[in-house]
Amino acid sequence: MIENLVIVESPAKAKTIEKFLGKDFRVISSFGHIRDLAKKNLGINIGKDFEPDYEIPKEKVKVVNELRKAASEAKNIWIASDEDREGEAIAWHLAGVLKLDLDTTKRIVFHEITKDAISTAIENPRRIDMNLVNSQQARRILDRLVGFEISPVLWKKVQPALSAGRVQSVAVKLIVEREREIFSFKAESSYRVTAVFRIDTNTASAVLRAEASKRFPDEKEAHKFLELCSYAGYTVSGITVKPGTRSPAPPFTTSTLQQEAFRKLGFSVAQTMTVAQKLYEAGKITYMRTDSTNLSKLALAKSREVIMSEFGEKYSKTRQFKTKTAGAQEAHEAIRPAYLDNSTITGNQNEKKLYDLIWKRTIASQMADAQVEKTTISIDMNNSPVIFNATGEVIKFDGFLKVYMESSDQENADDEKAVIPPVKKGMPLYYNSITASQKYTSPPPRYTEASLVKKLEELGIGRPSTYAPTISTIQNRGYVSREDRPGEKRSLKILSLEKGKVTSTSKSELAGKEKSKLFPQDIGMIVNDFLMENFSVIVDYNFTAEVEEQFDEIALGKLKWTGMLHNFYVPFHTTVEKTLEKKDRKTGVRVLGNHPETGEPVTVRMGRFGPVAQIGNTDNDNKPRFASLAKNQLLETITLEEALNLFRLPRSLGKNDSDEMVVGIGKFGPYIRFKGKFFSLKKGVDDPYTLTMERAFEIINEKNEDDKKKVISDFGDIRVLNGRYGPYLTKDKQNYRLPKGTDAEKLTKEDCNKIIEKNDKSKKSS
DNA sequence: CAGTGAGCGAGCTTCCGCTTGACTT
Repeated sequence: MIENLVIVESPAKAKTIEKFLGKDFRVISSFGHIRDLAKKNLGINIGKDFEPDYEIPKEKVKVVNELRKAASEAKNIWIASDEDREGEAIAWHLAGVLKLDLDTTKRIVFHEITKDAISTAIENPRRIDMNLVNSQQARRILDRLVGFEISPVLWKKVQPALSAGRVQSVAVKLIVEREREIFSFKAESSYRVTAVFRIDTNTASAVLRAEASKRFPDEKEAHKFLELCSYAGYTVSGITVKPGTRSPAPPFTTSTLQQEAFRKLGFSVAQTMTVAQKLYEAGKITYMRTDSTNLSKLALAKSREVIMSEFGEKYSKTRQFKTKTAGAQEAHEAIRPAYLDNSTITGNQNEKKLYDLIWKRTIASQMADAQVEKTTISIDMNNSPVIFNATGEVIKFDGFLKVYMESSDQENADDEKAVIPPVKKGMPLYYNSITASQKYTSPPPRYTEASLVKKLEELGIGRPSTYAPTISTIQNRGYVSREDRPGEKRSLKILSLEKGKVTSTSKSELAGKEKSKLFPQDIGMIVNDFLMENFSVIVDYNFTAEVEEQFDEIALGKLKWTGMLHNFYVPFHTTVEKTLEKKDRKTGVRVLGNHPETGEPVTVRMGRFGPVAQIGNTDNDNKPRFASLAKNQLLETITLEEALNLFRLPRSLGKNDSDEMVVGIGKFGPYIRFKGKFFSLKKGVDDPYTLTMERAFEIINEKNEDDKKKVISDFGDIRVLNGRYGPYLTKDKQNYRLPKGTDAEKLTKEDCNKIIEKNDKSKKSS
């Protein structure tokens, strides 16, 4: 018999807490939720006032059995799930599954894992809060209703295996709408004039960089202005010096960690969470799924200590940040190092990098503001009302900047930090050069995984534990795709004035170059439009906020949860029924025009195997012709010309020894087919429309050379190959891993057979 | 791994939010 059993959600937390509690306490974890709505069917009895049908999922049976056993052996049971809506529901499900009395079951919570906090919690148990539990049930059931009633409508009206949900559908909508803003964006250019002045006639003297207060709409105007500049007199007309401060960013939450790890380390959202999980399990950081910027008193004190000894008193400023995020539940601390005096850790490269980021962010948040001095100098022209402005910023005291500076999403922020030379009001200046450069306006930026998480968080949609999975879901469904784009070269005009003469040159820049951005796919746009047409309420950006308000009321006992669900469900279900009655399917069809020779209609739409272009109709005597769209073409934007081009492939390059060589574009990009084998074209080098036979042979030979290097040994039916994860065995299209420490070069055929035999056996037995 | 687009139809797909592993060809 154990005196006391404490149940928490996370096993890592259980381990830590057990240490604080001593031998009278046993601490085990539930690994999150232990019960959920039935997997099959809706799992809700709508006619019986939305009665939920809960079951223990297959993968939870083992944990639940262990919990039951432990509970039967304990005198007192303390349920210490997290202090939020979900945690309260977990507590209630635990009580139900373990057959505990709701009136006597001790519910405790702690906000930080310290001895004090835990002892205080143990001294102040309460009962399970049924209002909070009911608000969770309402949340859970509403999400199930939305997801499981709309998704089948999509299967009927759009395509099988699609999905819709309160969170994912809004995420897709954000990306689709942003893409359309980018389509309709027209870049405009103007001329930005910058000057390099010197402070006296001596050409070697100090320089001052300044920008004209006005931009010029075209080359002609810019040219006219530069001519004016060539014989203008320049005078320093004003100097303002403004002191300012900069403050550190708050400690990390899940969302801000994902953003910064992407900006500074290039991690995907999922990668950040995997690495953070590792750090958490190793006891190196606090919990990584949190919406709170709060630091424990202990962490504040420790940070101060570290800062005092590393940087000195004047760098320290203890701060507690208020969490501003909508709907934050703050069941945990901010993400911070478990031991702040460890500025580095052992681990792999990614773990070290992420830890370093977390350490710096946490420490910086407890450091003094940076003191800056911003100087603005205005320069008058004696023949034009245009003013030049030079700005410079000097850091007077670095404060937190000594450790850490948050990055921004702005990609090409022109921040030329200039040093301002000593100038006085009324002083004449002389130009070295004045340059008018053509600048294009940029469309709004596409979302990255991390900036999408930021946006969702701002809208109060999704939770720290679901950001990464949501981003994965919308990619797995094919709604959006994370891609790079090379961009297109664009020429920029530059006019320069030097020694009284204006010369014109040009340079090129890449417009629309993208790295790791989220692009909507056809099916994502079709589903989005379908939802906008039929379920505008659900995909409204305010939908979550509105239902969250009601969940809050339920939690406060001011609203009945079944009533709330009823009010939502009745009109919602009517919409579902009405939508199902509609006859037409949504295919995203567009008529692009007619074939220039045959006059047949050319259309694009979503077909059985993806987006397809079609020439002609089925009701005609002639069979229609089909061609799949290329990877980066969209139904919404493809032109007639581009569509017609698709029918030029596959094409024959001619025959070689009676074997035909064919070039086409397949699922994995452009390819050459020759003697029944496929060879990929080189990305960005070869074009399938213009490829010659000669070049094709070069590609084929190169591929054959590479394949030779891939083979370590060839025993006929068994081969030892070099793969992505190192050497491996292959036989009959089956691949086998090599045992650790095997020298692949020295394997004999007998060795290989043994490995295969052993592997097959272990597969059968499992 | 690189094509496919006739039509019928059984049986399947799906949500969000808590938690970790198991598994990488």
